[in-house]
Amino acid sequence: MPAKKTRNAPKPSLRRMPRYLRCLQRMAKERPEWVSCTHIAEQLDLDPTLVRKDLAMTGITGRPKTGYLLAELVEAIEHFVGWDTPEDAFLIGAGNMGAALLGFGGFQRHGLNIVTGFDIDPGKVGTKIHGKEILHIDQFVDMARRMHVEIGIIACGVASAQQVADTMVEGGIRAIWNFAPIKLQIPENVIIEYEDLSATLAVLSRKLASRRQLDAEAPVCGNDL
Amino acid sequence: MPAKKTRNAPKPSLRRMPRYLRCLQRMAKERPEWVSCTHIAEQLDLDPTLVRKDLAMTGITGRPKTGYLLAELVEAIEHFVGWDTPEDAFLIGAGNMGAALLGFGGFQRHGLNIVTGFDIDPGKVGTKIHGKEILHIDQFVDMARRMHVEIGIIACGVASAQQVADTMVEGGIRAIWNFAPIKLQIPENVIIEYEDLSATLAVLSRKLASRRQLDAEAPVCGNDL
DNA sequence: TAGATTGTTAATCGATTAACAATC
DNA sequence: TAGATTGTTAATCGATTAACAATC
Repeated sequence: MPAKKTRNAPKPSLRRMPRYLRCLQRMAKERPEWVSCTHIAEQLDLDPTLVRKDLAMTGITGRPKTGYLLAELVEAIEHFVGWDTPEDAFLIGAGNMGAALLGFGGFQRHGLNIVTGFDIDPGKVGTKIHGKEILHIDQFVDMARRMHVEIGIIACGVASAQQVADTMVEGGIRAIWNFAPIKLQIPENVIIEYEDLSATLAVLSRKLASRRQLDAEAPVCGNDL
Repeated sequence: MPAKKTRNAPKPSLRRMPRYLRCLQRMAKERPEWVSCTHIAEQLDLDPTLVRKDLAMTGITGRPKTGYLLAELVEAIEHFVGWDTPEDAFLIGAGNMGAALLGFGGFQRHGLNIVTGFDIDPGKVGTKIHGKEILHIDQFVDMARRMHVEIGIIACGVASAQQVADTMVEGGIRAIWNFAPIKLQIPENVIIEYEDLSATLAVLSRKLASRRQLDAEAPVCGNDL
């Protein structure tokens, strides 16, 4: 079979995939056989054409008038984002965020299985957090190599993040999910994605600030509930 | 003084502001008086013109050849995103993520002070998490109104998120930071920003999947370190 | 058949990058 | 002065939206 040319999908499209998936899984409870992207778009408040294009990237084809076969669509999206084959991951940094990630069961449904946490704090090493063992960072490289773990999650502080990243690269990690708010230097064959909570907070607080400014300028004229 | 027309900055620009701030604060340790956006751009791997435009939004003006006064720049950005005046926030849902957010001290530096957590679980209500009291949700509306808290953080599960959002709106919350991966119905005068971890995960795992596909097609020819 | 929906091509929109004059 | 840098205008790029033919 000829290899599909489904490479480098736009990032915004990729980021919407989980939303489609959740929407479809909720719909699935009512057991409809077919779904239209018009319907999906309504639920998620998106443009139908946008949804259609996104779905097309997964390689699925629909049927005019009826839409897409729901089960098939779910499968197509899951395969597209690589969530159909469960994947092991190691996490470094068992602080607040690290513990939350270790305990969050939902990643299982996203093909991600955080197997073990690593830390340097003697108070944490050897304990279990949410049922997951916490090992010393010194064991990381060896274990990652032996178990062929390819996904690493950085949940430590800014100060040690670069060093942790280096350790991950040394251990053969190929994709890093970085929660430390700092730009990391890594070889170009390693994939990295940043999760920056403060970015969202900046958007939120700026919006609130300018909303207030507007309110102050234009005096209130009616319906505060 | 005439009101600045600094309204509705593009979201990508807003999301970069915290990065500028962190970069500048790190630079500040070496105590340079002036910084150029060329230098900032280098550090963050961005286009200098992009940085210049972003900074211009904050209302600051630089000086050719020298750049910007570092202290002034930090202040301008902090003011722009509304992080110069500390703001109280309430959090609902003291599970894994909620606890992590309650414990994360870093928000203080971002003008956010999560005062109290709320939950419905009798096992949590009345306890403290990271020094923050956990109250019953029934107290939310009353307390939010009395304390004039305007920022709410949703850290509960998908199942109760809409109800929690309704409670927040009733309590007079004006800006919601939502960690539950579901589209919420709220009045248009309430600001909402979504934090969707699975979106980033989708990007990461898709990239990894297609990287692997490439590797499989093109046989390895050299330097695996 | 009529109508809803897909798939695709064209137009629009917004953000990033390039070009360049002004300036310290 | 020469050179680095700002501020601004124009060009490019990428993503979203609109238009429309094909189809079940």
